[in-house]
Amino acid sequence: MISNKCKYAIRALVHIANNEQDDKAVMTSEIAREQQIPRKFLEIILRELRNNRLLESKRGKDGGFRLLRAAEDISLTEVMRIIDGPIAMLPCVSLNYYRKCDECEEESCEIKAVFEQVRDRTLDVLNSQTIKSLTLPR
Amino acid sequence: MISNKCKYAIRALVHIANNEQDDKAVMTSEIAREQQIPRKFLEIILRELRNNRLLESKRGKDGGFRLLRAAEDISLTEVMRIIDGPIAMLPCVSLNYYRKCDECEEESCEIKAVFEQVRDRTLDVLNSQTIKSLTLPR
DNA sequence: ATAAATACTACTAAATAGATAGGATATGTA
DNA sequence: TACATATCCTATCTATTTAGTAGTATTTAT
Repeated sequence: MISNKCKYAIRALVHIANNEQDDKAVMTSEIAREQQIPRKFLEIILRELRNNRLLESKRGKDGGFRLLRAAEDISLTEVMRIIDGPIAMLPCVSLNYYRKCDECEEESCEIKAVFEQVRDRTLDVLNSQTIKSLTLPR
Repeated sequence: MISNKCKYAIRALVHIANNEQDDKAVMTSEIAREQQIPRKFLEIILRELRNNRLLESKRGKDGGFRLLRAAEDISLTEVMRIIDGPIAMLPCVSLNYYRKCDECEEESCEIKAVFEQVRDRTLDVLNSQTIKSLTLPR
């Protein structure tokens, strides 16, 4: 399962992509209201996305958030890794968060190969999807 | 990520499949020692697998655990669902543990379709793998 | 100056993960 | 029948993660 936080992050990014126009930034309060996300929690999430260079923010009146890159250049994979960490089901097959397993030797691990396959099939789907591909058609 | 508990469960089942011979049951202590799993924790796991009819147990001297079905009839999917619950990444796309999402209407949910695809690609791999396919060749 | 937005720090409650402890119960064998 | 040895069961514990909330500081357009 992905966390609520991660689901919120994806929906927030899609909302921003859907509503960005000209130079106008999208406010936390607007996203919170329309996507039904607790506002203070959303603040934390948006700040995290900004810290990871998916968003830029503007403070003060007329402030808010904008995508720092084109929506088609932000993959679901990237968002999920920022918010939830590894996508793989075992630490020892994670591409971005590799850790050795405690109890098993990797050369002789029976289950490693299966979970490498799961990882690859999962990434096939998630890498092909971007924030753009989740926005409304227009 | 799958839990340690689930990884232990899979390794325990594979160990039993590898070591079952004649009518001899495999003891918790043997599995714990050879697979490096905390014994008392393993007891809980084996009991849970027995309660879900993957194993049968025998108490007292010469007791232990045996597979209740052929190793090729126990899929990884089944084990993972018993120990960790849903395999899907969103409650609303889970086949066996469906729950409605709180904030989104399913008809208009932008992210549902993606995670249905992830679920299906994941199940393609996990359904094809059984305890048998993880045992040593002989 | 002021209103309104984000930034930041700190805290909290509940659930889950990963176990451990100790006694009850069943069973093969001397 | 006693005993050693295995599973069974209930209770408990600690640390981490999840999902937030509260309050204040800072920035900015008007």
